[in-house]
Amino acid sequence: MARSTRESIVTAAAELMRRKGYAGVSMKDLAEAAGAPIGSLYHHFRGGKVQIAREALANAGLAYGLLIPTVVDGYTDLGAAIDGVFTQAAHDMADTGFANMCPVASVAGEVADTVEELRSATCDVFTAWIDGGAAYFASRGLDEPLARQVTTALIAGLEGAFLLARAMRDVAPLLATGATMAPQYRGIALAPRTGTRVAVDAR
Amino acid sequence: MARSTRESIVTAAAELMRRKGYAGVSMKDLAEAAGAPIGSLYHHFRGGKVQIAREALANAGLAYGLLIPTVVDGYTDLGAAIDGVFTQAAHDMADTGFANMCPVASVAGEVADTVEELRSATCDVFTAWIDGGAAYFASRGLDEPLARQVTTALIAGLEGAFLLARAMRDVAPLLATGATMAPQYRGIALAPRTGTRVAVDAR
DNA sequence: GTCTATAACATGATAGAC
DNA sequence: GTCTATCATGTTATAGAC
Repeated sequence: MARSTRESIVTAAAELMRRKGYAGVSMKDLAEAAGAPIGSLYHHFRGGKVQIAREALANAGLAYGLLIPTVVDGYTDLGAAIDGVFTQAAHDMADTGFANMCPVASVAGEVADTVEELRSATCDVFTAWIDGGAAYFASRGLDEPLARQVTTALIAGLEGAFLLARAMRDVAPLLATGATMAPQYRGIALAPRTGTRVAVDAR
Repeated sequence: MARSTRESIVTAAAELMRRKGYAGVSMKDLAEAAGAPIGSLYHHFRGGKVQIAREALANAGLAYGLLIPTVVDGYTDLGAAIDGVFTQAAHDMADTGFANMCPVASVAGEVADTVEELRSATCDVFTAWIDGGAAYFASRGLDEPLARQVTTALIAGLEGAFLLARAMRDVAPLLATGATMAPQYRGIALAPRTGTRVAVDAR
């Protein structure tokens, strides 16, 4: 999967930071997980640990940004789609032993007040998710303000519910959040999907 | 405020972990912030850093558990109350320079897969918040399943929106989440408050 | 209960041979 | 581009004087 050394470092960083946060991952951890010596890490990333984290976040942001549109593609009603997003998330999380969470959320809370360069990286990812989701819902016929509001709330609700679900090892928070957000939007139709989705790059 | 040394250690831990997470705070940081030498930390907490974090989380959990009921006390309609919770949170966050967040969320994502003793501490706090909030809403006339669902979703939505708001330095996620959750519950009356609220201890 | 000194090891980062 | 050795500092935790 990971061809170049550079790639495997970024991949390893995303995977480790997803589980242990930013401060909890050491350069030695990264080197071991990437199968490369420490020197290689600094050769490819002269900015050191912060730069590796930056690229891992941007990279993971791209992958996870397509998650909501991909699930919503299967629905023609907004309320059902919202329900579907949370139900799907609950299944994924239970299947993966409550570990399925992207590194962005794990790191965002930790660095928001401490490492400005990484706060802005998480900000860019969230912004790209919201812009991309809003554009997607608009392409399905919602007007822009609603599309943006629903996308923002969906992401916030998902991240918060993931946090509770992981801590409690229980999918109830995901189901409760979906059940609270979805019903209001039952009956709002989603137009057939048109065109090709474009990932919004966070970098 | 903090009388005993023990107390000031726990207080300092909560404040530091709120901003820097668990791994990002060192024993030296704690000693300096508490105004006590390292030796005192181990005298009062033989379990070391983990035990300090455990007590700080449980302690902060107690304080923040009353937040939702306190705000909701001012409302007689469930939809308006939910809106009020998020609007209030948005004001608080803007007033504090986007730093107002409890340590529980900051730490929860970091330790869920790494420090079982702290995962269970965050689990206990979330459980206490949900139990306490459900009991509160039930005392205001909602039937138990709805009370529990709304409380769970409210906490998940708040934590997720806080995360985005801090990273983006923008209250929009709080307002969008409130606007998405509240309307469905407009018209559901909250009965007058009866009796005294009891904090549910997380320990 | 307070505080200093220190053990034993991990940390991010660098230099430089290959 | 790969890898080893190493620096200076920081890490959790302990021992033991006061």
